Amino acid sequence: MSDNLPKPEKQKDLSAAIAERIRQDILSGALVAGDRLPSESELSEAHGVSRATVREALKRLAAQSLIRTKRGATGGAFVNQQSFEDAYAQMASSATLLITLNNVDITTACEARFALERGCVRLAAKHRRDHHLDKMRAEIARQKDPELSDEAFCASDVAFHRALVDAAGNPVLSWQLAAAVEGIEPLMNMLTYRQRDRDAVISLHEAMVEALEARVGARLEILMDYLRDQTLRTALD
Amino acid sequence: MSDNLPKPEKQKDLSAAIAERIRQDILSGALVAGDRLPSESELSEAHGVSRATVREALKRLAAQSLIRTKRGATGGAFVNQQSFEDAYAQMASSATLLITLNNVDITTACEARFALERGCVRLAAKHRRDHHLDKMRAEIARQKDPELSDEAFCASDVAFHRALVDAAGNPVLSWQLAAAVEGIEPLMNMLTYRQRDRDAVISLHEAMVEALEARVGARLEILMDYLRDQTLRTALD
DNA sequence: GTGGGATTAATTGTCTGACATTTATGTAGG
DNA sequence: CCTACATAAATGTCAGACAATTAATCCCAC
Repeated sequence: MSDNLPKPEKQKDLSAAIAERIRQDILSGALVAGDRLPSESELSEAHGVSRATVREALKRLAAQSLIRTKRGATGGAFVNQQSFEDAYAQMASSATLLITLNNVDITTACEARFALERGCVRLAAKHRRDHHLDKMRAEIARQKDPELSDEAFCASDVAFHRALVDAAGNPVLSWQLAAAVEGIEPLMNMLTYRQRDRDAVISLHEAMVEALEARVGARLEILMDYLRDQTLRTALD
Repeated sequence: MSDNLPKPEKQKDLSAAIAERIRQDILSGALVAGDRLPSESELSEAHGVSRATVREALKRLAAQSLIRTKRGATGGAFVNQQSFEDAYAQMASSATLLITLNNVDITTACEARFALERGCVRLAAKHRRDHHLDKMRAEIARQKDPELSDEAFCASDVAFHRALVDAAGNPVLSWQLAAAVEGIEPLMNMLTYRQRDRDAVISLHEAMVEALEARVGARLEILMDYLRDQTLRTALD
């Protein structure tokens, strides 16, 4: 970050260079969501390269969901409205890759997850609505089924916490947290819960819903810490 | 995660489909970092498509920094070790796009940033080392220069908080937070600080370093809340 | 035998031109 | 008015060629 080279954009492939130019046009606002790029033929002429090279550049941008393409008479490449869903999917994918490919240990991952989530609970206590409580209670009910597989239990846990984060009413926060939690899910799926562990988690979930209903953020923070410790104990058995 | 469609991979372009197949091979562990993919000719034959189509698929993967390519006799496409730097760059880019292209207001962005950061300060208090304090003090010294432009002040502020997050000693956390903060930076750069605002921020920074040195996480949380309120006041003047 | 330069082979990067497919639009006929 | 067909524009795919890069190999002079 500190060594921000001013002009290091040589040595690159043409397709990468062209992709970068278009990318800058989008970032700078010269191209805005919905705009149609020139056709591949026009782009190839404008940049002095073949159509194949232009196509490779466009595929790079498409892979980052910066553009989408449509065939047919009114088709072409269009600048994408970077939806929260797109960004979420990308971040979650990024997080999953990073964690699985770098053998991040579950202690580190859990610590990060609970630390991030902890930061949201005061906002959640302030802005929560009844449907958030309903969702969380529904997940708790599901978690009480002793027949539930570890994986399903974990999925329900994720849904529970997602609702908690959504209660903060801040889309940027929901998006960041959801991506982080989903990235960690593969690791969490490797946990095996004894029934005693599950009971402890469920009790904490119930206490959290109560605290959320009463809008007591400080209590939620304490409960989050308990939950983190409980999860780490489960992981280290 | 719940609606994991089993076979929705029709209707797509060949290049996208092939990219997805290779991507799954990487995610599943069939291909690990450092492995060399078959040559473009071999891939085109194996998948029954032309080399141009294979190349478009590879460019998609390269755009996600899942692979890198090298020319020459021992060249080819190699599975990337997904470094924290790569993941960080991607997440930061994602965050920037999301925030700028969706006109997220600065209140929402600030709220999210400080909420996330707040979750880290207890860990930071626990794991901080002297060089973190040194870095933060150095940034404070820079911030005291009244000649500093608003943009430079903001950059120093980012560096200060980055050091704070790094002090938590958790790479996953550092990576998530740094990306979030950098994504918000374009918005923060639009703030104009009066000298009074700057003095207030600097005082809080100094108090934070003291609290961090004394390892008092609770005090750090309170200071973060003050800092958030101060920043929001600056934004809404 | 050894060092160094030329050769060679493998691979990605780029270009060209063609054809297939998709999709909106215009047009003629009922 | 509505349908069916032709048309045009754009992306998607293909085949083949050549350029550029790089490591390994060969060969020859010393």
